[in-house]
Amino acid sequence: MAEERPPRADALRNRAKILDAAEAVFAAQGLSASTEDVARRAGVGIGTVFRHFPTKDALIEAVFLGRVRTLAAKAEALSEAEAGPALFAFFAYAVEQAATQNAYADVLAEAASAAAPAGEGSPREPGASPVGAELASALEALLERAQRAGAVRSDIGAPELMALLIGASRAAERVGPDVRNRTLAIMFDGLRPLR
Amino acid sequence: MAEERPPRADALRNRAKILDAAEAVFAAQGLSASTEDVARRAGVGIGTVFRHFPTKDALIEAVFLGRVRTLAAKAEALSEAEAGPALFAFFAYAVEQAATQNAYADVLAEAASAAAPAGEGSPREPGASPVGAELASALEALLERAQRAGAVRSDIGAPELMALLIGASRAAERVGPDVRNRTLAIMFDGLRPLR
DNA sequence: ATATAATCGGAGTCGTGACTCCGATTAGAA
DNA sequence: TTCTAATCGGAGTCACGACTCCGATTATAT
Repeated sequence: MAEERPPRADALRNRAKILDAAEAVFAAQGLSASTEDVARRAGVGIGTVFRHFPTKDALIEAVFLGRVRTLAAKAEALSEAEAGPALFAFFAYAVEQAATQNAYADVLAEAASAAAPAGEGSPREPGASPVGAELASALEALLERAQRAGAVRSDIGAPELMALLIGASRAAERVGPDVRNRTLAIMFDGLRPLR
Repeated sequence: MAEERPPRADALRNRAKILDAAEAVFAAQGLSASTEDVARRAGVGIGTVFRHFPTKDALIEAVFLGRVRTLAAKAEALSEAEAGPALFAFFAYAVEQAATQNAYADVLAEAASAAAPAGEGSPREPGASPVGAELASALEALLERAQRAGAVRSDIGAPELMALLIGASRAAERVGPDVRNRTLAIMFDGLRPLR
């Protein structure tokens, strides 16, 4: 059918530059940052940005995908460690990210509602957003291991953990590190098995 | 000095209509809803909206003030009940509101950063936003009572509780009632004294 | 009932930001 | 080197939303 041509070298380079720039800009200014800012930061014209990503949403989604992949990789890496600490470390890491980078919490929230198999909320087009699925499954694996090791109470599931994670991330956005850590500690205590 | 005239009756009526409409519209569509939507819903012209509230932000703040007052009143009312349950009930109520009404969580977040005495984040003009202060003090009172009654661990302060509340509210926005309640339960367990 | 000062309404202004279009540029094949 | 198709850049278009302006309307004092 259609012949697939390999993309030109400069096109690939620009795509990468745009993605990096977008990540930086969104982190600094939030998702309402303008596409022009992204283009400027990437050192390309706006036209180029829209050539690579037909829509601002597409660009955002691409950035999100990268972030979630990073998170999932982190979870993967931690799966070698001891079960309980692994989960908590991942949790803390994710929240730390959210505290540092603006709009990172949005990534999580978006990923979550994308991953949710069934929700009463906003309907989702079928086939949209594979973004959250891998993160969800990574989280689920961590949780299960931690529960089997007796480090986390057994009466909760991945959705609750996800909600907690999102909440913590959002809460971390406007709070100092000390309060953030104490808040995390409270959540962790709540997650431990009841005695 | 300047003679103060009592406002006209219709002006007061319109102001109230606008406030009600704004609350409904923001609850339904979030804070990005347009001022025209508010005007239409209130059954007045845009000009009228801007006469009463010189800025969209001013309108938002006015709506927020009402909401926070309601919350504070709820806290007040609960202060008659037993200390521990009172705090938890308030917490659950606030989160419930956030889950139902869009952008209610923003109210809390805004109120919180307004109330925070010192933050490294965005600087605040002095004298701005008395909105959060009363809520903060109400919350603080509830917390202190609950701690004295031994229902809540004593090593946390109002900032942590506030962060938790905001997080829970934000997390509740896109989640079903069952997950929400289980998540709340986890937080409550974390808040109880360590055994 | 009349005067008058305040309020109302909504068409119009202004700024912003997503997205398009096309001539200039350039990577890569021959 | 030369040719060609793909990419680049950014000025221009378009939609939207906050906010202004002023003639029409109306509450209230006399």
